[in-house]
Amino acid sequence: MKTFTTGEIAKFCDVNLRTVIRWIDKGELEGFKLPGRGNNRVTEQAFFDFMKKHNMPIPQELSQGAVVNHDRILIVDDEEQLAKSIQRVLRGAGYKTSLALDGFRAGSKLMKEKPALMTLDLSMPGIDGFDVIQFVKSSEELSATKILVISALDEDHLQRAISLGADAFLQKPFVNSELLAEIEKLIEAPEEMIANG
Amino acid sequence: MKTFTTGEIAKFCDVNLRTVIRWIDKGELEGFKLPGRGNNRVTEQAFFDFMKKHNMPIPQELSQGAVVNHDRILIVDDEEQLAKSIQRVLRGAGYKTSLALDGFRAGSKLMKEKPALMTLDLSMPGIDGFDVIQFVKSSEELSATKILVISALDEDHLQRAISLGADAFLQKPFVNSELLAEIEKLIEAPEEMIANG
DNA sequence: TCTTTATGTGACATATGCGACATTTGTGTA
DNA sequence: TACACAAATGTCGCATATGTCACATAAAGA
Repeated sequence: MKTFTTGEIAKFCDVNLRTVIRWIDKGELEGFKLPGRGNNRVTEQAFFDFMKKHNMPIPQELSQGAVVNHDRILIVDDEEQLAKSIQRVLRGAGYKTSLALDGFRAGSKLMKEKPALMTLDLSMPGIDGFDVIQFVKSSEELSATKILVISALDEDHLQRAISLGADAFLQKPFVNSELLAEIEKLIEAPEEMIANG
Repeated sequence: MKTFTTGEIAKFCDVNLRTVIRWIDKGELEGFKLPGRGNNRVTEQAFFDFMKKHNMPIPQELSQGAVVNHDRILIVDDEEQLAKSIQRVLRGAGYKTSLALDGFRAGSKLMKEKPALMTLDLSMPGIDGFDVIQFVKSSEELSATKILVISALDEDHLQRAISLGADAFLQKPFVNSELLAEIEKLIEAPEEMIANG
């Protein structure tokens, strides 16, 4: 069961650590003490109850772990023409999209935009696609991001990508309908598309 | 999550604290109460909404949201040994540090940790250092990040880095005291170091 | 094991909430 | 302009919640 330290709660509530300890001591916030010097722990449930009781806003990072923008897709590919082509298709389907033509931008946009899905070219200069997969899937805040590998490499490589955590792959060359089909298998379609049937 | 006390809002709005409390009590300004005696907190978002609704001028120190962790430094270099060496020096000086050995991690850590300063090797495989400088300096949320270029390239290249927005450079090879001196020129030293003189 | 970070605690400083009342501001009227 | 009146805001004092600091030590990393 997930528990919080006084320091964590202090950050979430934007309050001094000392204050959190006082809340616990006075019984306003339910917690328990570790044997050592009596360090406090608060269960997730107790913390939620506490926040609810005081109408405090619940921080995103707590609501359900890795939060993701459900209709945003990041396209990671160093071939600009191909990337833009993918972007046109996805935008046409109602998704919000961003491009990253190099590893640096891929990393920063991924962390900034928290897309629901990223398309990933395995063979980009200076960036190891397999490494990216492992990084994303082992990162707490990014692990919910779906990864669609797009590559001209042979199926052995693609299977390896899957075994490392990629959610699906598409072998080049591919047609647009395949791309959309794979993506819709991984994430729900944007709202406007649902509305239109 | 950043929140404001009644006192802070009172200062921003140039109004008495008592008045802010009344606004909250009447529901004009959305806030929540801490357990103790019911001290009020207002989220940044709620405060912005309030100010917008009443056409109030937004204080500068709030409007430019380029917030930075003032004692955190990101070391971007693909030579692991050199990077770790830099890390030892900076940790010894009291800074919190992170390493990024490739462009992807550099981008993601930069966006995640918002360091006050990054050291940047211009010559990394698959990542154009000059491009990184331009990206960071033109990015709204990263523009406050200081960039210290560390490179073995000649001074012409380093001057070009400066002209693109880098804040300082250090030509390899360098000694630790130079490194620290440059960094302390760019950001204020960690608190513990200030305390020690 | 060793080092670094986080936590608990007491003593003290500061900020906040609140009641009661004074003052200002806005509005309408003559 | 002058005046009355209501509503909003400011001021003051007190009790107390919250913040700050220094230090010892547990907990976490390496």
